This record gives sequence, C-alpha cells and structure tokens, in this order.
Amino acid sequence: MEHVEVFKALSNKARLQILQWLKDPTKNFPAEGCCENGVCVGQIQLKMGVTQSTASEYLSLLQRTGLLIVTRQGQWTYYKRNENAIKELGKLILEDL
Amino acid sequence: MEHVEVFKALSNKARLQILQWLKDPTKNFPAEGCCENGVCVGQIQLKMGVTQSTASEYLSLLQRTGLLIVTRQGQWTYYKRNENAIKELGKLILEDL
DNA sequence: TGATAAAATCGGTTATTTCCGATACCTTTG
DNA sequence: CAAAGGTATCGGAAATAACCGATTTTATCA
Repeated sequence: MEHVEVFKALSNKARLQILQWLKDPTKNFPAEGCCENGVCVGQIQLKMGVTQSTASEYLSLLQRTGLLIVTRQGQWTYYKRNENAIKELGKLILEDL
Repeated sequence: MEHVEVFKALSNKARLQILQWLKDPTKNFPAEGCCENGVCVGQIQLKMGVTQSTASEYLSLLQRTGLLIVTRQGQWTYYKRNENAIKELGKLILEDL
C-alpha cells in the first residue's frame, strides 16, 4: 500500500472519527455490537448517521489501507484498529516524511 | 488547521515528493535556487514538471497546512520544511490517532 | 517610468471523491 | 428450501480536487 493511499484514507472527517471511536469500543458502542474482534458494521453505521453502503465502504477502505483489521464472524463483520499499522505510520512520519 | 486538512495535503504524490526533495535542498536543486530559507518556487516547478501555477498552488497549500515555511525575499519566494510541524504530526499519530 | 522576472490568483475543464439508493451476496433460522 | 438479517458491491448525481493557460501582482533594474 502506498503511503499516499493511507493519507487519502485519513483525509476525511468521518473516517478519522471511526478510528477515534474504535479506540474504546465498549465506551462508544452498545455491548451487543462489540466483541474481541471489534465492532460490527451496523453499529458503526448507526453512530455515523450515514447509509449502510457508505459505512461499509469507509470501513473497507480503512481496512485496505491497513488501518483496520476485519474479522467475519457469522453474519457479522467486525472491525478493529490495527494499532501496529498506526504506530508504524507515526514512526514513518517522524523518520521518513 | 484541522488534521484532516493536513492529511489532504499529504494525499498527493507530487506534494509528498516536494517534502522529500526539501529534505536536502542542495542535493536536489541547483545552488542558485537555494538559500537558508529553502528553495524558490521556480526550481521546484522545474523539478516537478508541472506549470508554474500548479507548483505555486501546491506549495502554498503545504504552507497553509503548516508543513512548509514560506519566506519572501525580493522577487523570490522560498519554501522549506517545517520540521517541527512534521514532528508534531508524527507524535499526534502515535498518541492521538 | 517601462521592461522584465518571479510568483500568485483567476476561470475553466477534466478527473476523482463523496455519498446515496438499489441490488446482490452470505449466513442463520424456521 | 424460503425468509430475514447483516454486509458488500454497483451505478450514478453532486461536490471537490487536479491541473492548466491567462492574467495580475510584486519586485528589480535600466
């Protein structure tokens, strides 16, 4: 993944917001939408206040750039932060940007 | 400046390239286009291979987000990296993103 | 002051992004 | 197997960004 793609993913208020919410799933989402693999799409959609398709696209975009980790579990798809990737990005900016 | 604006500024290959070139002005640009305040617009434009207006817009965008520092000197405008802002951005990602 | 040179701004075309509704795809459950 | 729930994908309208040429601004210098 090119760095420019990661920055594109981050250059949107709603997507940045998702990353913030996912820092503390149980605080920001009802427990039934959370598991150890993150938060399901539907709960994130509700909180975002956009259509299901938009929420799904934003989440899969963040996943493609490596910022989120996706886990399918039954009929649910859970997304959680990829803390490692975020740390790497921070280091990259400090060292290489 | 909102963070999303900084990420927008970084979500473009040409603008990332400018930041890279400015890490070592004398290596990447002829000496007559460089001074302690950075590199003049014309030299950056030549290296980018775009029109003067495009180069000027990209540079002023990077400056508005705080990533570059601009210094007018006679008829020349010099741009250099804002190392402090870049460091702050890296820290922000590590700590708050 | 007039010519020249560097850079910024303006107006416009094209490409990309945003965000939606509709539809298709899985998975569970009756 | 059919229905229903959760999610992904598709197609498109509107907003925004990319990038250009032309013009304007600012500064130098004869």
